[in-house]
Amino acid sequence: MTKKQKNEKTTEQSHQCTKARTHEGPALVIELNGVILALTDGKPRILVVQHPDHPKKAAGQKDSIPPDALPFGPLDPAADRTLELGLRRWVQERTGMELGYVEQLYTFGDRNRDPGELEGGPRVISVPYLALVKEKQLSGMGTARWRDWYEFFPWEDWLQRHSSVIDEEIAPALENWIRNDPDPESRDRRRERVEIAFGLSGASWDEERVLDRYELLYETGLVAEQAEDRELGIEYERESPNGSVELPTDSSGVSLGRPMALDHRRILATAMGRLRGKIKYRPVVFELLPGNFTLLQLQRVVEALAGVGLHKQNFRRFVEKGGLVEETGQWEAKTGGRPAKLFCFRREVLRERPAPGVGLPGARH
Amino acid sequence: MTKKQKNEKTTEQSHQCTKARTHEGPALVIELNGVILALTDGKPRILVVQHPDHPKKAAGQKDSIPPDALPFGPLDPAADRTLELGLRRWVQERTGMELGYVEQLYTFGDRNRDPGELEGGPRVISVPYLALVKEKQLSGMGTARWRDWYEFFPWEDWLQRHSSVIDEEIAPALENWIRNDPDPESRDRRRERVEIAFGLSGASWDEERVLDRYELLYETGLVAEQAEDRELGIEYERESPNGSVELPTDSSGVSLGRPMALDHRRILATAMGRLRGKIKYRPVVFELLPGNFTLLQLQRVVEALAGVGLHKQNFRRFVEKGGLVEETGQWEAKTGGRPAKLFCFRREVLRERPAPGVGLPGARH
DNA sequence: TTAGTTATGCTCATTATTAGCATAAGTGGT
DNA sequence: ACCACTTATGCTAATAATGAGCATAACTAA
Repeated sequence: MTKKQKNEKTTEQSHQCTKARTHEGPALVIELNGVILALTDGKPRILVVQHPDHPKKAAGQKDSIPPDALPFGPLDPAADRTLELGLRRWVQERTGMELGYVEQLYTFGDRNRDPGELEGGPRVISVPYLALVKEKQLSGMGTARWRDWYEFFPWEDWLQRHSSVIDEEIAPALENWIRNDPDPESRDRRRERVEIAFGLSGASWDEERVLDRYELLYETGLVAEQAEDRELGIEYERESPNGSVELPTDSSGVSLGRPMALDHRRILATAMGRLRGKIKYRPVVFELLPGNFTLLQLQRVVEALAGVGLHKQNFRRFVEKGGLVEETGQWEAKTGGRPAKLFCFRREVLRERPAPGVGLPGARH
Repeated sequence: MTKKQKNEKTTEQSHQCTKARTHEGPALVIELNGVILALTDGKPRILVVQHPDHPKKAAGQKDSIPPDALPFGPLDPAADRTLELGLRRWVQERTGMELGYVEQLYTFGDRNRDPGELEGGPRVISVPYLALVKEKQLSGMGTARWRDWYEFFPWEDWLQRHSSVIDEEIAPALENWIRNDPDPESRDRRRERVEIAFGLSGASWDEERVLDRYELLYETGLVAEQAEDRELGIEYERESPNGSVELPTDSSGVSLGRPMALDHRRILATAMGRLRGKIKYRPVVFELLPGNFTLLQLQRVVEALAGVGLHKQNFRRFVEKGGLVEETGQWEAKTGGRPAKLFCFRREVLRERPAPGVGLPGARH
């Protein structure tokens, strides 16, 4: 199918859509999503809620538990001065949490990303934010709860087991997907994408490519959301931070990781990739830690976020020689072994190193 | 709050809005901006237009030339399947250009960022995209023209002159701004920001901090937009990709760089910073180059984008040993000196290096 | 032929990174 | 007291990456 044909098809559909709109109201709304991350027992957990009107429910499946969703609130165009303040407002209103570090992730605006649009609802543009909060200050409000983010992306965790999911389930299924492409050129492109994303055939594992990996799994029908979207008649070309995405192909029957409502797992993948990139050149980890910490605590946090293990002594050297932390003079005794020095973030580092580790080859100073 | 309630609430508000507004229409629109970048004679140029209804014009100053604006088009919620396709559509319609590489930058949604809102216009959310195009394929359509992006940010160019603007104009004015703060703590914070952003007092110049620098100049009234916003009664807390921004203080009378309409220079700064960061770890430069090029051509492009000079031999080593390019066997004779080998981008590099130069300290392989 | 220009190869000192070894200083159990 | 076990911390040797420069090659224009 050519691009033109595709476009025509879509326009037609949108006409039907408009006619079918049942409710009066705005044609466009902005939804602010929060990927609110905290660390409990050294594990990264995100705040999830149950999406109130997930299609499954509407379809009469009242007994089925609605999937997790990212917390969301509307932008009030009249009241919220900025998007970020809008987010902070409703998070405060509904959870009592005051967000600290907050960062905009992306703007998702694909048509039909919210199935409500199929029933004549407004076009819903989602602007998700990543927020890091200090500890679990949450008192279980409503359906909200914390959940380990690796439940949604088991293949991203290379800390515990060697992530056998990839070898045993993902790799074979993707190999199958590659081979099913009749066109040799397109097949090569598929293979390249798979190898880069999952570090197969000698390519190295890049922990930042969370979104690339999720999207491959979506396209190949390895995550539950894809099957659900197909069931609802949604086949949309998704636009994503890393470039557009093919139309989904056949589902293979496997379903990996805990699904989320709508495209929220895609949003979470964006957040995860962004954070994994950011910890390398901006001192954001400290937002998740208490003011004083041992170097091992710091390392465990980085490892938990990046999903990979680090060499202890080298990590210590990096962080000390890089001037990221400074000693407080205090000691932590309850380590189970030799007591550890307590450190704190060294603010001056911001002045000294523009972006530790990165740089053009041979920039004149 | 359920979604149903949310919808009702939104509808209500949009009702209120409608009452107070002079024109009928939506309470919320999405504007897609394009930072369309090309290289002409090795200089980065962006496509600008003249903003049709800039406030100056409405205020009766008919003789004044409206400032440059980034090209923009609306999102058609009914027709555009994705935001990116919406952008491509209107760029194609109005300039005939087919965009190649396209990347979403940020979503700007501050109230009153478009002065039209003061007159009852809808809240305008801007979603700008960075687009890289191969050459100047443009035939001057309407008011559109290419303009060197350093005209908007003279202080970002460290290639030609040593950027004397900073020493002679910016640094003294910012020093003044620092000293004008009565509160010692807040004064320290101001000083830290200035030193980090402009690499003063021993801090190093980070070419990626384009936005930080522009925002400082906006806050301190060193760019024309600030004075204009004040004139219009706009004093809004701007939300920006690098964190929120203080309210503007007094204007100092200096006006640096060519101004742009609305907050478009802020958008351009975001694009510039993003691109400068990206060239270091993703092979995006090649989008701006012909398929075959000499290494000096490649270097000049990187230098032009980053605004800093690079060591020739080291750059060559970096790019060759890093496997970014490969020889084509052809030669370029018109170099003015010894003929140069022609290279092309080596696609396989994507598989090999996750993100050259970056990494956690001691990740186990 | 000569001066000027660009291309390209190579070296050397410095700094970073990787992967260890080794010791220090706690714990709990016998 | 002694043991096995834990975590913390210091140090080193091999290797790789980076910064700065010298030297030569191959062309053009006067």
